[in-house]
Amino acid sequence: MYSIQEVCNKTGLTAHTLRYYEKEGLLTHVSRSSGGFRQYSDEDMEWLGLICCLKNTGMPLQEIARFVQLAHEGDETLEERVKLLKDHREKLIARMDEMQKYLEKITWKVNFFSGKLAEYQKKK
Amino acid sequence: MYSIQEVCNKTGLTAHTLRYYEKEGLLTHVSRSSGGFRQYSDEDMEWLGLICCLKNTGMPLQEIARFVQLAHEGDETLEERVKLLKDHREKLIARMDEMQKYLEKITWKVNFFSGKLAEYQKKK
DNA sequence: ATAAACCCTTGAGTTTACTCTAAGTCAAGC
DNA sequence: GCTTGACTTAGAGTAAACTCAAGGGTTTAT
Repeated sequence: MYSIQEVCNKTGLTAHTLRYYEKEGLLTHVSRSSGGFRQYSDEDMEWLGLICCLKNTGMPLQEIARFVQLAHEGDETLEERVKLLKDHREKLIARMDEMQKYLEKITWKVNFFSGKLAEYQKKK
Repeated sequence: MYSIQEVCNKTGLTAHTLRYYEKEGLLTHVSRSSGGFRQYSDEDMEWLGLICCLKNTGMPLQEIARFVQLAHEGDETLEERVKLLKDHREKLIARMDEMQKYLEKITWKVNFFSGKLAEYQKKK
């Protein structure tokens, strides 16, 4: 079991953000100590890993919350969950392709301006 | 010369967004018709292409505005502009690597849940 | 010349994802 | 037992990037 601060150190999220995610239904049913402090289990950490993965690949928190909710509803939601993940995967691949194109453009620009800079410095 | 609506069609941005970008200093000195309507030149379109490229690869609008401003100041800002673009390029490459890792995780999850789904449907 | 469609500005409102504040509770060391 | 530091809640505040509304001027097609 990990305290909220330990989870912050492991994930890079702040305690505020962790509580916010809980409130938004991203990470549900985190257990509590006798005094009311959050205690994160290894399973919670697994979930957090997936949550960060989805979030950092551009899925809105609402959609992540939806996925989490479906997972709680059991096997009859498997189809919807698979669809949700597949759709996200397709969008991610499209976005990565787009990024690749943009990267090429930026690389071209960097080279172009580097050349201009070299020229400018020679003149001076 | 293109009207604002033509630019919307070409770029996918809304007229609201184009005016907003102008106000924020992303696209400056757009010329006007006698009646005060915006007229976008081919050079403006070039700039818009770069702006979208930088924006869609995660550069904040403020930083793009900074780049545009530097470009207006002439050759003595070439060094800073090159640095700005190079830094952005490095960050983009790092982000793309991260995306690749996340994509693998998501692919794994898709396969895992697809397997579970097939199993569940067979049982039923 | 007039209707319909398009464009203008200013300023307010919205969405997303946090981020912080206040006022209080709990835990660990001396 | 007391202090210090970590944790709690509810609710307010913030930043970025739009997005819209109101009220009015311009263009174009008939």
